[in-house]
Amino acid sequence: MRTRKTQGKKKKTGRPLSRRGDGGLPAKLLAATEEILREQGLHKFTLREAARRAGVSHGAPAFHFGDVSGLLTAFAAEGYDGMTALMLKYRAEAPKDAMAQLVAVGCAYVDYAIAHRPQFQLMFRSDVIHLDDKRYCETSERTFAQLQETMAPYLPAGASEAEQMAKLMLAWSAVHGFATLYLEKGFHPFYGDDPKPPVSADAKRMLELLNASFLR
Amino acid sequence: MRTRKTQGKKKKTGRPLSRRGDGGLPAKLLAATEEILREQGLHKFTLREAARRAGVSHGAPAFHFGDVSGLLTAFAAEGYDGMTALMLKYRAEAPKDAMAQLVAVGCAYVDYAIAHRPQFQLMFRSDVIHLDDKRYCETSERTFAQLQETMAPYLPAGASEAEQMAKLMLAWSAVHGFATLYLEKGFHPFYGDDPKPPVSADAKRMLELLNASFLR
DNA sequence: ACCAGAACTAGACAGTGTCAAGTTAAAGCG
DNA sequence: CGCTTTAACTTGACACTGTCTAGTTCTGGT
Repeated sequence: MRTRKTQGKKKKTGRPLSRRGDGGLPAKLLAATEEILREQGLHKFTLREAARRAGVSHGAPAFHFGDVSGLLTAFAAEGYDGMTALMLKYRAEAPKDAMAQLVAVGCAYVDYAIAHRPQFQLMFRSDVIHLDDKRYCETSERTFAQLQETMAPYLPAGASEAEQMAKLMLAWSAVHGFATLYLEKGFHPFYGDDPKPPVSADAKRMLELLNASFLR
Repeated sequence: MRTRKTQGKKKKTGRPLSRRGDGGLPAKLLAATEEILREQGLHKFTLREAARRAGVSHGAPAFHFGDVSGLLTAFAAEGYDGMTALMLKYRAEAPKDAMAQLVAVGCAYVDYAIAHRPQFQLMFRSDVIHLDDKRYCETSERTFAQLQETMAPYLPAGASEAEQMAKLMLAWSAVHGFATLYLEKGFHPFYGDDPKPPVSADAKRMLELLNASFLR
C-alpha cells in the first residue's frame, strides 16, 4: 500500500528525473543489488548500500520499490526473465526433437542458476519476497511454461491430469534440486572437488542421466 | 574466533548457571529460535528477540553461539539430527526390502521438511550458516549417509564411482527439489490448491512415481 | 504564470548485531 | 575458612539498518 508507483513511464516525453539521471534509477538500483549480492551475499544486502552505489539518498529506493522486499522481488523477477531467455536461446540452438529440447531447457535452468547464483537463490526465497507481486508471478509462470511445453511429449496422453502434473513436477524437482544442492552444498558429482570445472558439462551429464533413466 | 565456549560441560558437578537456569540456556535459545522462525520467518528473526524469549539479556546468546549465524547454524544442525532420526524411524517401521527402505528415507526427508519448514529451509541456506561448523558438517553427513545406504542396492556395481555418485545425486536432487518447491512455491500436485491436505500422502505418491519411473 | 505531481533529499526514530567491560556466583584449593 | 579463578552471564555503547514523514526541486501541461 505504500509503493507509490503512480503510473507508468509511457508518457510521450519520458520522465525527467531531476537533473542527473538518464532515466533509469530503478535499473541502477537493480544493478547495484546484483553487485552487492554477488560480493556479499543476501544476508549482507542493504537497501542503503544499494542506494549508495546508485548514487542516491537512502530514501530513494523506497520510492520506486516501496520496500526492501520490493526491490528484491523485482530483482528476482528479472531473474526469471533471464532464465526464460536462456531457455529460449538454448532451445533455438538445439535440434528440434523432444529430447534435445528438454535437455536444452534443463541445461538453461542449471546454467542460469550457476551463473547467477544469488539471484537464483533469491528467486525461491519465499520469506523475503512478495510472492503475490504481479510481475514476479508472471515471469515465474512464463519460466514454468517452458518446462511444461518441453515436457509435454513425455506425458502419457491417457493418464489423469494429476498423474501428468506429478510427472512434470518430478522432472522439475530433479532439475531444481540439482541446481540447489549444487549451489548450497557445493556438489560437483562428476569432477570431484575441483571448484571451477566446466560446470555446464556437469549439468549436461546430469540431465542426460535424468533422461536416460527417468524418461522411460 | 569469538565463540567463547571454553570447554565442555562434562565436569562432574555440572555448571551452576547463576541462579535461575536448570542448565539449558542454549536449549532455550534454540527453542526460542524455532518459535520465532515458525511465527515470523527467517527475515524477521532477531538475536535480541530470541534472548528476550529465553528470558536473558541481549548479550547472552553471543556467549554460547558467538554469532547470530552461530545460533542459526546450531539450529540447522539440530534439524539434520531430527531428520536422521525420522529416517531411522520410518525405516524401522517399513519392510526390509530395498525399495521400501528407500521410500522410507525419501518420505522422511519430505515429511521432515514439511513439518519443520523454516528449519529445513535454514539447513540449506548457505549464506546465513557457517558451513564449516563441525557439528553442522557431521550431522549433515550423517543424514546423507542414510540416503547413500538405502540407494546402494540401486547403484550398478560395474559402473564407475562417478557414475554411481551421479545417480545418487540425481535421486537426492529429486527428493530435495520436490521438498523445496513444495515449501517455497506451494506445490500440491496431487491435491490441487487445498492447502492442508494429507501432505505426507503427497510425498509418498511422488516417491512411488520416482521409484517406478526412475529406478529402472 | 501557475500548479500538480514525479522524483527525489534530509532528518528522525526505534530497533539491530557486535563488542568491551563489568558483575555474580559457584568450584577448586590451601 | 578465605582466596582466586572462571563460567555465565548483564550492561552500556556504537555504528548501522529499514521505514516514516516532511520538505525540496524540477517539469510538463494548461
